[in-house]
Amino acid sequence: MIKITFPDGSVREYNEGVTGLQIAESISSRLAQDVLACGVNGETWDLMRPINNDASIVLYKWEDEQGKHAFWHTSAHLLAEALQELYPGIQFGIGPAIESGFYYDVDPGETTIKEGDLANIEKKMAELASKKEPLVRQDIAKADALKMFGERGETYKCELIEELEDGHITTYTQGAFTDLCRGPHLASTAPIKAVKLTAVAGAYWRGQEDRKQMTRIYGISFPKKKMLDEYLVMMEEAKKRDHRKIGKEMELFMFSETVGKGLPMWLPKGTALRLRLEDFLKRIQKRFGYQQVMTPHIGNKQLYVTSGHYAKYGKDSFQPIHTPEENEEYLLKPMNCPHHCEIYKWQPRSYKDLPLRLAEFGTVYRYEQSGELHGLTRVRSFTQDDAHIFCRPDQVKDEFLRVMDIIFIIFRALNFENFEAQISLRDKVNREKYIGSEENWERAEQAIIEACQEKGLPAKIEYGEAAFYGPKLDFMVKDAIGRRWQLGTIQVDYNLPERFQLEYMGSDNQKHRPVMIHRAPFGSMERFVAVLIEHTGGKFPLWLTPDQVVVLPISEKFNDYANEVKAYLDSQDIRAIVDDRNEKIGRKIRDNEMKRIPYLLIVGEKEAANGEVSVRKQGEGDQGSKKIEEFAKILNEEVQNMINKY
RNA sequence: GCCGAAAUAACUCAGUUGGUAGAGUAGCUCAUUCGUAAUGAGCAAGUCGCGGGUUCGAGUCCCGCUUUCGGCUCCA
Repeated sequence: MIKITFPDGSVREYNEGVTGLQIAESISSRLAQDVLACGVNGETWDLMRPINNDASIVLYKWEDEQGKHAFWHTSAHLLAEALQELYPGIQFGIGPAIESGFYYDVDPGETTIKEGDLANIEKKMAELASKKEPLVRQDIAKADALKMFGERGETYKCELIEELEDGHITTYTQGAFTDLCRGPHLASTAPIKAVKLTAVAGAYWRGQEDRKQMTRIYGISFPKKKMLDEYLVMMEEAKKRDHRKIGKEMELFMFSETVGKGLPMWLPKGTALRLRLEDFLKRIQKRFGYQQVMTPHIGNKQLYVTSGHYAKYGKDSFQPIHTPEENEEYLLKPMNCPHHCEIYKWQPRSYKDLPLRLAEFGTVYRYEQSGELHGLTRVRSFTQDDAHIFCRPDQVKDEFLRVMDIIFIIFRALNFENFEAQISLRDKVNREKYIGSEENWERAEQAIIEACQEKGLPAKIEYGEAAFYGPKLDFMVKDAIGRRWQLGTIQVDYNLPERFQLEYMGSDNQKHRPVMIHRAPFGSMERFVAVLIEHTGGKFPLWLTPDQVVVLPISEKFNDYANEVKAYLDSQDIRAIVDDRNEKIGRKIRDNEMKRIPYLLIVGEKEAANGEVSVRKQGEGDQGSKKIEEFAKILNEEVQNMINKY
């Protein structure tokens, strides 16, 4: 008998060789049906793998990440099995589960697999899944594995096997398909009830550009048909919220082939929205002791040689601009920090001057590979809501707390209720590559961890993710339909102060080196607006939205009164437009609801006579009539409450 | 940059085996003057992304380029 410990601490005895599935059965038949994989002493195992020693066990269901992982991993094998039948001679690369679904990299040889073929492959997968084939795990000696896959001509698999340690190699077989795999997997393909292959794309073998490009087939699968349907609805919803589509519809920004790819241009409504965001942040930053600065869009090449960026990124950047006579070289600025360092050096600094907080909405230019460009989220010119804080090492924690306050204010004002953070620290072992003293690193890393604790911010610590020049804290928000986006960042830097020889005079009358903190709560204006569009579906908060109110005259007879209403709202700093088209009121309501305008004011004979407006709120219908002054007052109070939430 | 797909009116999209470009929406004109999610009629609108080629004839077939999309890779 062996002792099995459950997550709640209870212990039960089982026969040696008991499987996860049998343990689940011993608890309830319902559980046995739902369980997908199990955790044995912290390692995820197949349900059918015998447990021979005392162990702690966790049973994973669909709701658990490990359960989904096994489910999708097995789905990848099912995909491979289908492909093997449909495309004899096809070669397999790797086929893992990913965050949302799975893929398999294959080399179909002479034939190509196109998007149009996916439906057929899905059908084959469903057919194979209905056979409820068990997945059989088998240990295999390295030599045998090489022989077996070699005979099948699986060159990719053989390459993988070569790198594995003998004695730790396993295969999984379902039906006629055997794959090199570490597992874990479902007990059988039976639970896979719904499969959708979502995309086919090229991917380099092992992610290396000089290796062969394989065909990657992406898919997702579910234990219930209904869950797939819900997933597809969600994808539709995501499509509707696509910032590129809404940006066009709402006339926020545009691209021009003639201006150049990846170079967004802000249209009047988008610019107004962005400026409101910038003003909002400027006001908060002023309160937190920041000073705005402005710097040029180019800088002498020497500036970036000093900063070290030229050596590291020079070749992969926009190339230098040459002056015609002196033949000097200038670079479009890829970041604002070197300019700000020069501002710091403009005069001698005392410890009493610190922290010095220099803020700039600085537009930067980075050469992104053309295939990487995407709407406003990946562009070649963008504006960072940048600031650099120059402070003493003992001020790092306090400055982190203050930046976090700013970020929380922004998230609250823009209705990002779910967010989390990631702390990136040094690698635990390998520490040569980091610049800066052990003492300073230790201090800064502790400062970040403590700052998160003090703010009650859930933060995941990642070792080895820090840049060579300092640890950082990144913020991730969850949008209205559950997608995660990386936004603001706070980053400690020991490198630039060193390279630029920044100094301050301490109270001890000695020169010291300040610590530099980079921070951008929005990240970039472009990316932030994109995320905000996808989060709100274009229904921006009232204080931010381009048009707050549209006045709808019942007929052309009331256009004059509608314009009077607009003029009054203008005088109250409310952004209003008039829809004076010769259309019926129902039509005007429909069109303006679809334009996502928060308030529709309907005016006809009754309103004109009484100085009133009939208020209709976007998505909520008729709200009754009010005096125009009263409406303006209520709306402005609503706006004030939104931006003064903190 | 690489693999794959796409580009037709301002927008969304049809366009058969190659035979003189079509719809809906938006726009303009006219009629209607209307009370809470689409009034009707008419008009105008396209170098079919750009450049070559094949052909009697190319939106359609071939080649090159540009941009966009889905991935890969990278991200100070």
